[in-house]
Amino acid sequence: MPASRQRPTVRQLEYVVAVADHLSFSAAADVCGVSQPALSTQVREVEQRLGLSLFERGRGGVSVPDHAVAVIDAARRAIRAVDDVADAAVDLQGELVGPVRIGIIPTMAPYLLPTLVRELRRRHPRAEPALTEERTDELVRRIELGELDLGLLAAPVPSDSLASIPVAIDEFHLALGEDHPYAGEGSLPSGVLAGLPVLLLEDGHCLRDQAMDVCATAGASTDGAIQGTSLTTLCQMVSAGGGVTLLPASALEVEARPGSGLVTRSLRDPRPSRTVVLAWRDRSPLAAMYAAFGDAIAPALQAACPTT
Amino acid sequence: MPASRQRPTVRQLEYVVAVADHLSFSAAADVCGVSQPALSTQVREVEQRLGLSLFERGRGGVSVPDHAVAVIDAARRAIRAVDDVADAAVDLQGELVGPVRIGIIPTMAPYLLPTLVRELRRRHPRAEPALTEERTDELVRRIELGELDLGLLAAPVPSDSLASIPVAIDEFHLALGEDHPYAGEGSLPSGVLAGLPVLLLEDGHCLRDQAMDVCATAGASTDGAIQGTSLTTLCQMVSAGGGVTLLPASALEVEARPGSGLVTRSLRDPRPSRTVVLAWRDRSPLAAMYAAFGDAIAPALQAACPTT
DNA sequence: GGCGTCGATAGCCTTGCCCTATGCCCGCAT
DNA sequence: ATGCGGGCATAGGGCAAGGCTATCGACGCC
Repeated sequence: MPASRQRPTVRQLEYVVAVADHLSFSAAADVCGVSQPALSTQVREVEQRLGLSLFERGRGGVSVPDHAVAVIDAARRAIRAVDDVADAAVDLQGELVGPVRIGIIPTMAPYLLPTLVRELRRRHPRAEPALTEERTDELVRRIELGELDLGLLAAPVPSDSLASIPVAIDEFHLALGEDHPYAGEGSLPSGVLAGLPVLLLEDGHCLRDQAMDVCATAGASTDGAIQGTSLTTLCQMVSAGGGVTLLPASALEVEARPGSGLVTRSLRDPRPSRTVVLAWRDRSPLAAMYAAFGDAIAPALQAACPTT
Repeated sequence: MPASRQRPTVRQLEYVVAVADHLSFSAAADVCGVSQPALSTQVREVEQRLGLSLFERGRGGVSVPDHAVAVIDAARRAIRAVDDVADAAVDLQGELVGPVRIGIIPTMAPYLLPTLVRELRRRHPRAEPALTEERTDELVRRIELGELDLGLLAAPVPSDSLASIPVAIDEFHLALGEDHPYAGEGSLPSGVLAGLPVLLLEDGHCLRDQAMDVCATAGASTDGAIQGTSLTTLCQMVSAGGGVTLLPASALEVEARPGSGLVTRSLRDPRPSRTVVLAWRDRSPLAAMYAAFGDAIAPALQAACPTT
């Protein structure tokens, strides 16, 4: 009885990848939207068809044996290849259709997302945006894996399998409590940072690193700087008199509106900024369409990042 | 009601590719081993899910509109990617398991196939060889597409997406009717070809081109040479006194055995030959295993190509 | 030592897929 | 012109793959 090879189902491959990602059958089943027994059965089925065991079930949960990683990677590629078929189909509609999964870094999401979604709806009415907030590293990883279609983040993009185009320059302003000595009008030289207690985001945010760069350039030390978990939190700490912070221009309207207790002043010499980019998997069948979309929305996004 | 994107089935993709290949629903259904209505339904289903029509049904049969070729190519890639999962699994078994689809060019098949299959069975007892006889171009195309796993053919391999290793040197001998003036023992200088009516295979066989090269080098003309459809036919024509031909050493035992009415003499100055290579898709997960296999069987295949 | 968690197994059922039969439209030939 | 045949679409019934609930066995933890 020859064990003629059988092709695994795409769904089965998804199950396998989900288990590998979560190292748990129950969690994987949950993510896949099926019951745990259904997933267990299918995974077992795949293992049988492939003639080897993909997971070690045992004490301390599930683990992936070394020899299985190649198979699981192949499964990821296969799933993406199948999805690419649908993308190739969408491509020649001339517009984006169906789910468009967009990831945005947390320091842009609240401020640029409305513009982004408005532009998407306007230019691609049949697209169905699905939004996620992730930090740069996770965002890039998920785009590479094909779990996300587009990313809005700050240059540089730490990946060589992603394509991207700049869509806006987002200048950093200095945010001060309204009773701070520097509160006032007009711009300040960046050098003033050297003498100020700058509040930073917690580690992992790219804005934190950019702010630290700005401080270093200005000759300011960031040792022992207090950390916040979001720009909103930072702003509240600033308005409570806890120091100053750097705020991207895109956030000004939301975070430093009149009555917020915050005053912002632009900086000069140098004038610090971050570059907002739209990114996608460069091998995606929709790469050209994403590029055109990025190109088209750049003015709107730049308008959301007021320049002085 | 948002038309949330749905993933096509691998089987559905196969149907689509089959229709594109045969430009006929009935023929495609036949190849896929299902009824025509079943295939029609599934193809329609795919078109619906992708939101576009992949084929023009109409007068004069089925045609593929320009815009659909990208999608169909993506489908081919997807199918191959899924198959690669199974191959990746086989790879780490340490041996070939399940179907191994091998293509051999017609001028090697009858003579080298037995050795090849014997070696495959010996080294990979759980492999299930499936053999096809194709000329070089078609062979290469089908390996590239993933329709074949291995190819046995003559160097050079006209593709840069295929890997290959030489497994034997197969010398060309001169085959003569046993009453031919040159019939005898020992070797002849290649130059004698210049004065002989050399029978060639019909166009499309690589051996024909190689033989013509040999003749050209020897200063012989091949204009108006008579053509045969197989080496066996050529040999029968030769033994009937219709001329001479070039015969690879691997074919000697079968075609020029005593009683065949054929005499063969080796050639020198130069000593013409073809290089037998084993080839595979270089991106295949099993590439390393194929290379090892080729390496391992080279001695046995060389033994099947007796050298003088 | 009982309990909670996690994966495997059992039994039932839904549904996706395939088959046969048939209809429709075309080109072609009588 | 009309009947015939090839080719794809449609209809309806059947089977089996795959899903769900319920339950069990193993293990770790309080």
